[in-house]
Amino acid sequence: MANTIATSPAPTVRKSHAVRREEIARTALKLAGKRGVAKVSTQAIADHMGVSQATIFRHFKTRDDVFREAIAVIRRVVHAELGPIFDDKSRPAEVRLERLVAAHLGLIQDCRGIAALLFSDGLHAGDPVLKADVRELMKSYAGRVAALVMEGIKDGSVRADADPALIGQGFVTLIHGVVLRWSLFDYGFDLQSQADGVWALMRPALALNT
Amino acid sequence: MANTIATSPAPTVRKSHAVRREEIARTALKLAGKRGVAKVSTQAIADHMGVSQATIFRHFKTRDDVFREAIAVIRRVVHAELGPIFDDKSRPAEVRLERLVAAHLGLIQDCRGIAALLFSDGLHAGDPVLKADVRELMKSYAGRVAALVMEGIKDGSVRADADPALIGQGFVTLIHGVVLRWSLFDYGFDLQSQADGVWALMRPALALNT
DNA sequence: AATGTAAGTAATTAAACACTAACTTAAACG
DNA sequence: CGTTTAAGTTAGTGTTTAATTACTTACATT
Repeated sequence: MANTIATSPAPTVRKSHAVRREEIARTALKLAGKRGVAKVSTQAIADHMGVSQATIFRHFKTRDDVFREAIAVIRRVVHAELGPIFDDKSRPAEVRLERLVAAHLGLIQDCRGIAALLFSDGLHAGDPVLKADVRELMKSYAGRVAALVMEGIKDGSVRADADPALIGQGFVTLIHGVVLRWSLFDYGFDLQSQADGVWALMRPALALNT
Repeated sequence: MANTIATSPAPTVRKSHAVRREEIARTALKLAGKRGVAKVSTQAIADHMGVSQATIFRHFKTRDDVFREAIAVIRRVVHAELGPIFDDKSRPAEVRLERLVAAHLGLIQDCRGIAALLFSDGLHAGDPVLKADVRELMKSYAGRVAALVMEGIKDGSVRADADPALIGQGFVTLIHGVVLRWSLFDYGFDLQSQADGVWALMRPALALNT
């Protein structure tokens, strides 16, 4: 949370390029979660940070650039939060998969900007670089899930005839579908609690019995 | 500039209100599939129809109204195309469900505007009426799938402990997730052919054995 | 303490856009 | 054939917005 409480009258505290960039990207993401990407003007970002609109362009070449940085921020957060679950060798793969569903949904629930970005014209019909970045993120994520399924086959917690690539993709697909419904229903239900339903659909495709 | 390539001396054929409304909505949907909802200006719609921009406002009160009509068009198309599959009593419910996946994906593949609308700021953060309309459509659709699952339990093609409501919702969720990937990958793969993958994930949740 | 670098600002611009008013004319109907 | 209705047009208005320019000033380095 970047300085919601205004910092004194207006002491004109100067911050470094790197710090401001991240601050701007995070503010843009936060606002996107409230009003949608399209309504996040450079003026609105500036207002919420207590700086002038021109300052945004001191740190980013274009408005699109701001959202590219936002994707980079998301990538870092996803890696930091979900990475440990992927790599927790102390649990069987199937258990890690189940935990991953809940953790992933929880993460998106705490950052509505992710959902807003995912369902925006700016992503789907705007800057192609942004789109390629998101594709890359999705592919690498699905790949990690597939690797986890493969581990599960080896450790015996997942049936041997499961298709890792298909399940990796299905995992991401299902979660994005749930997030779409969550956004369409105005964030009106607890997203993380949908993990049970998602798992009820995933498990039969993995389970040895029952 | 309307009419860059002047079409004759401009015959000025007049059409009825109802016809024009549908024509405008369909043009908006088509353009949305190419450039995204946000970039579909009333001017762009007019240009593609060979009429003046003001004509749009003769038939619709606001721009948002155009997209509301577009949703109505989609609803009608979905009902006409998918309805017969729902109601085909000659086949067991499980078979109808499988066919539904392919038909649903095929329909969206033929109208990219549906995908564009589904992943637009205009829907998620814009006109609340539009959002409510889409919610209603989704809910009614998931309900019909749930009813079909119930039929399946009765006719013995679906396991008795399946949760109809959950599967109805999961069905829609999974399809929307696949469509999101399709849009993110620039419509770069055959959408309908993804039906197999979706069904591979759905079937274990329904199947009696295997 | 002087100085160069870069963070910050105010003011402006040019384009795009939804929407309106006032006028014109095609065509349906008696 | 004449009248009415409504589809269509031209020419705007006001607003919003990304981006630029020319200027100012905080602050790290020496």
